[in-house]
Amino acid sequence: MHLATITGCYHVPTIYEVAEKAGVSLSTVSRVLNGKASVNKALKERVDQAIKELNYRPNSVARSLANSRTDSVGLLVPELNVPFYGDLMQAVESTLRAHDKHVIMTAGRNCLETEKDAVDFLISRNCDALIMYSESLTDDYLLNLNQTKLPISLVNRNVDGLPEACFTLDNEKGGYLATRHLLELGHKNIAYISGPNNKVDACLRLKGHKRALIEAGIVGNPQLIFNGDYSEEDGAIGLLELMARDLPFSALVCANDWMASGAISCARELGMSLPQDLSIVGFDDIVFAHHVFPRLTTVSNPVADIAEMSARYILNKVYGQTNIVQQCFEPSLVVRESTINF
Amino acid sequence: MHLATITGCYHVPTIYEVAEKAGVSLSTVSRVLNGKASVNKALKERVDQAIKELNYRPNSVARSLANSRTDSVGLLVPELNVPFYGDLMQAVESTLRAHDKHVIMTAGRNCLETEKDAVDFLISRNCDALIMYSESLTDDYLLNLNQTKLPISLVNRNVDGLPEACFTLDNEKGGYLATRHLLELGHKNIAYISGPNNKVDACLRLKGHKRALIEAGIVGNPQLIFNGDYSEEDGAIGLLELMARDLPFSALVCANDWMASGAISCARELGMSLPQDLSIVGFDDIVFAHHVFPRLTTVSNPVADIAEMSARYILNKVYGQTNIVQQCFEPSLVVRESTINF
DNA sequence: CTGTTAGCGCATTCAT
DNA sequence: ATGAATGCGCTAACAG
Repeated sequence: MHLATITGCYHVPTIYEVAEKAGVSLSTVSRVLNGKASVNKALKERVDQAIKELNYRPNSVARSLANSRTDSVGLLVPELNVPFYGDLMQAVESTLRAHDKHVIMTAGRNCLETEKDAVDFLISRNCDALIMYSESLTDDYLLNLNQTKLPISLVNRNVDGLPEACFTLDNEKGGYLATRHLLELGHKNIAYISGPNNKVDACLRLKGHKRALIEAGIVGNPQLIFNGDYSEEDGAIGLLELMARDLPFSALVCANDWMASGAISCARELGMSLPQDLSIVGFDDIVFAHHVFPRLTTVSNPVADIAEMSARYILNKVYGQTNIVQQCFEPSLVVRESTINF
Repeated sequence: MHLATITGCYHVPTIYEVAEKAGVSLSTVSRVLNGKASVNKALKERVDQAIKELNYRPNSVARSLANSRTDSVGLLVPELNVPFYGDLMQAVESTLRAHDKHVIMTAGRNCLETEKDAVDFLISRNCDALIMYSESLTDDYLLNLNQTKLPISLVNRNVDGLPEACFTLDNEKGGYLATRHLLELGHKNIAYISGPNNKVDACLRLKGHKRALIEAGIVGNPQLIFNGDYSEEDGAIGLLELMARDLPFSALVCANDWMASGAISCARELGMSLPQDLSIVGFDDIVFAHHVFPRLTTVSNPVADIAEMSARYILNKVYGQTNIVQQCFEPSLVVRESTINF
């Protein structure tokens, strides 16, 4: 006799006990549980009854061992406590849990070693797939990972060789929209605080900015561009530096909202009144953009939609679903009070 | 022969293959892996060598099935994309992962059914323990849960009958500190926007406020108290309502930073200049408190520390560690620019 | 200190 | 359509 049937008091029932109580074999129980094969209606009812009476719940660990699937997907994000990634986590978690998958979240901290550790950890947990918002892993690393047959999905990143696994925002268009908005308001001299130029999204945003200028027949001045690191501090530092260069500018595009926030604080400390003295546009439309004063005009980044799509891709790829997927998402301009006519 | 030893190409090695390659039994391999029992040094070296050559990684699912431990702990928070809970998640994740446990995070959405679903889900995943920041589950429910022998740990909640599982902030003291600060600045008429009075933390914060008033010999006027729901909107609504009551007040305590932010926006729209016309104190010191203008004086809530401690408690309780634990944490006043002398 | 053996709970052949 | 038997990869007695 199977040991599970003779254990005591606070016992968690197993499929054996259900089978015994229903007077069928455990294969039959397994069949009604998984609903794949067909089962005689009368037997099925007896099984369902037994399941209910015993309050039986399948053991997910045993199930995983038997079919080598954990129904879990690993998620790597830069930080667990940054709202932007929070939206991403929220979207992935709810999408996957709706299909009874759980997600294991880890933080990469914008550090190569930490990201690798996180990935190793997720692999050691036998995740069925990985969804990654990676800042440091190289394309080669990701390609290798993909060749281990562990399905991966990339958010905010395009890797050659992984065309269907990448889900991104059209960052170039975003940069374009930001600058074109200012041009339409009559600004001619537009400064730009960029993200780190080793990050593709930052480069694309800048590229879009330049395209808008060219389209307007304006010769971009490299002196009006500052390279920041996406941090709030660099928004302030960037503004100071740009002003020190002594070129006039009436508007400023920041490659993300944090730098825009830093620039705004800095401008206020300098005694400027906003947006009269300087129009400022951000990027990402993080929640917090509502709260800076003046409320920030910015470019929306539908990261939740993008993340949800990456989850749907995994549902297709690993769990046999057939959602339609879209690789690239469009940004849009959100006009608030931080920009004004020149 | 064990099937695992004869499978093909992209095969993941098993403990059997390690044993074979090292010329020992699989028990020996298991022993060196787990490091509990002692193993002959020469054998251990051969095993280590074989592990390296095969690039063997233990299968965590099989391990879990064998020892009925998943090395996972479930985490329930109200929202995955709110910074305050992000700090909590971050603290729990890093504390537990440092000990090779993973955490499965779920959102409760301040909804009883959603919270129950989340808990059921986590249980179905065979978590070794649960850490919960629950807003809706009843004490009885939690008590029952605890009696299933599933260890639980509660953040920001005190349940009678679970003395050692609860990790909280001294909310009463926080409320006291906020109001005493204003009293020390010379304010006599202090309004208060409370959180929902079915939440214990909100009641305690209010209680602390009242104690400070009493201590200062001031008779609190119920008309100066508004009951909000912790949302930003209710901060604005509360301020309007309080002003409509036509009682003078020179200072305002809000039971959290969101309501303080709402009140600030509202005050500005009313044309008040802050903090001259009204001193405002918040509660929690969420990151965002730096960004409201004027920068918010508030009461710090070391939620990351509290969360880390709840994780350490679980490490003790479930995984045999012996961290020292502390149940209750002290808030402290963070003075910025939203308060000024009367 | 080492090897043998028997489960952990379930899915899945394979017969029937 | 159903049941019996086997294996998923590992841990934990147990025996030596």
